[in-house]
Amino acid sequence: MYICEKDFMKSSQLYKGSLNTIIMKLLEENGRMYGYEITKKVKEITKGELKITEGALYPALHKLEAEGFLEVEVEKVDNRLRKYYKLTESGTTETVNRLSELEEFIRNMQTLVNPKLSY
Amino acid sequence: MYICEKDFMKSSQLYKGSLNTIIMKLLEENGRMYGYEITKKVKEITKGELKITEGALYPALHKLEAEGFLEVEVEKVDNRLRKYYKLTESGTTETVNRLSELEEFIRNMQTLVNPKLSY
DNA sequence: AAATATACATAAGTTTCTTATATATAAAAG
DNA sequence: CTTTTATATATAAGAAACTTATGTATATTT
Repeated sequence: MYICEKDFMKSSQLYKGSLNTIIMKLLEENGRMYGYEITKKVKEITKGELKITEGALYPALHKLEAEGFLEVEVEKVDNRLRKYYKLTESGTTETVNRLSELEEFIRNMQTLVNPKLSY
Repeated sequence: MYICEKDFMKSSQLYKGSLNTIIMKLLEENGRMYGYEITKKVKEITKGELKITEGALYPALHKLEAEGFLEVEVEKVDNRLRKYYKLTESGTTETVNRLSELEEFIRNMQTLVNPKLSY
């Protein structure tokens, strides 16, 4: 007897490259967030359809910080470490750009995939 | 004096993973196409905003063929080689799946990025 | 006492691209 | 007539962005 739940689960995949945009948009909206909070928020908003893995999230946050788009404040809550991230000034500008690129991508994909509607 | 047109060009990027879906959708719609034709079609439909590079396209076609989703017919037109691709039966099924995953991705992204509209 | 939730992190490997290069024929431009 | 552009395919090297697995540590629930 096989128990293999994974076979019945949807991949719930992101298109690669969209993670940064998601992070930046959430920070734009919520002011500041910590990593674990971001994973919970995405899961909540998408009703469990998108799951951000830590292996993707933390390197992405570190890279965005290294690029100067995010700044971090470390706090201790309930004796546990939290790293709160927020957008820098250039991060806010970059967020606007990436969101419009995302919108363009979505428009293009809808034109390709659903030519009848032609948004 | 610098001539550096690339600096003024938009990245015209795809989110990684979307290329296969584009190929499969175009084949679903047009019956059969050859590689070069696909690059031209995408450029035309998106008014030059998306450009499929050969370095991405041909390996993608070969992989889809190896996975059994595409089959190929080689023809010689004007003394030049053409490889026409079309969806197999399992490729047609897979196309339906990938298109619904794309739609789900777009829905999720719109929920995340534009929570006020909540499609 | 063990499992789950919270909170971070990194290393190894895979997939999917970009960029560059290569071959070959036909047509257009200079 | 020679070079560039268009047509048509292909692959190799490297970069980017993930997945999967593992690790640490504390708090809460079972």
